[in-house]
Amino acid sequence: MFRFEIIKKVGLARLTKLTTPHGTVEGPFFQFVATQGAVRGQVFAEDLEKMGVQIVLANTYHLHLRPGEDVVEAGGGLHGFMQWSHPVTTDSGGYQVFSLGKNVKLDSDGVTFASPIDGNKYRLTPESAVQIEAKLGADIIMPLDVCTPYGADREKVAAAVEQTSKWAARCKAEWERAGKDTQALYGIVQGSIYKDLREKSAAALREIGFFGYSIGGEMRDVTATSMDEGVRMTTQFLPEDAPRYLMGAGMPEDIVRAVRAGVDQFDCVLPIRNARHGKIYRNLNIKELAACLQDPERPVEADKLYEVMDITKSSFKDDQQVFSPGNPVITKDYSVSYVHHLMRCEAPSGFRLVVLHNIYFYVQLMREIRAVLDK
RNA sequence: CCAGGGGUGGCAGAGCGGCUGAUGCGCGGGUCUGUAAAACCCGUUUAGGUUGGUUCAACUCCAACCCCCUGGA
Repeated sequence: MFRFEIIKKVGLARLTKLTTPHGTVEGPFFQFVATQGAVRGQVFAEDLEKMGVQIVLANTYHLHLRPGEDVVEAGGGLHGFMQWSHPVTTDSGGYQVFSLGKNVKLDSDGVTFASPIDGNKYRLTPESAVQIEAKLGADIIMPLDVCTPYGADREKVAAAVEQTSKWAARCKAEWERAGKDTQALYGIVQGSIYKDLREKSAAALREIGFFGYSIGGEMRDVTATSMDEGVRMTTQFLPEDAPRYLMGAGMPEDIVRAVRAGVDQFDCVLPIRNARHGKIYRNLNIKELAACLQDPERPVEADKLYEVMDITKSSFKDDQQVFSPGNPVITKDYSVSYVHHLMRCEAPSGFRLVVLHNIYFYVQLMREIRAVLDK
């Protein structure tokens, strides 16, 4: 039910096509984050569909806490629950082990969380994570892993790699037991900035065998040297014919750098969070984008590639003024007013429109990247 | 015109006879990368209707005036 094809290669970059039970995804692609089954900011599945979003990412840990995988399953799995007929990925909760920090206890068998919602204890093991993910019913599922914080010393990273490898094997075994050919399981490479540990981690995962491979770790680890280099540190040890997923990478310049280093798949909360926090992306420079993709040596400079505009809450006092088609602030390029028109929505409320704007910017960014690679 | 209530930063709104007069909003700046985030951090420069009086000391007490709100004629 799954197939991964490389349509074309441009240097290390790949134009790809991923077939899933819920349709195909053209890569390189970006997964918008819908942690609890919805993109924050009053964005509906219908909005995503209209804008050409191909795939979204939900979170096992969060859905397990609320509303619970049984509820989601009863609602027809994530696809039914979200009213979304296209592909979905679920992250395992591995990242929460890292980001929830002090509320988490890690042992060799799994992790125990104190829920930030009510303080109740929840336990996640490699097996239970996969079981929950089976019920959630996403197309692509991630194994439970151990993500290290930025600057972690070698010893800690080595331990995380070790743990991640063991858990990966257990996830794979559980996935086989479930016998679900409607879900593709990935492996997650850890190792931070230590090349030999990345190699070791990748080798262990290849040994187990996964449909796709992710580059995990805190983003600042990956960018510690440079994005291109940081990504290649891992991709060089990954199989050619499997999807490569850089987890959590999201600045447009990061995406461009990673694509030309051979990454096919991304996700990030940034476009959506930044929209809610008043940062809008616009004026994508397609010529610069093409130049960067065609010349891997060319430095990718954010301010040459696109523009970031700040929007304060006061801008929303008079939506008419900010979002009127005549306002030069938003009519250039992939404008809010364009999205407004696209969505045919009446009075925009709060940050919804800004979120839609940024989503659309990313949709266009990925489309342009594919278009350049296809040329 | 009569009776009662009130005038505090850009706005809303506490408290107090002396110490940096809260707090919220707004505004400005910053942070954000597999979402504990429509969040968080920093800043916002001579803010007490007016004029007098009491007092060592008044935004706080008193008087007059100006203005606003409510009720009445």
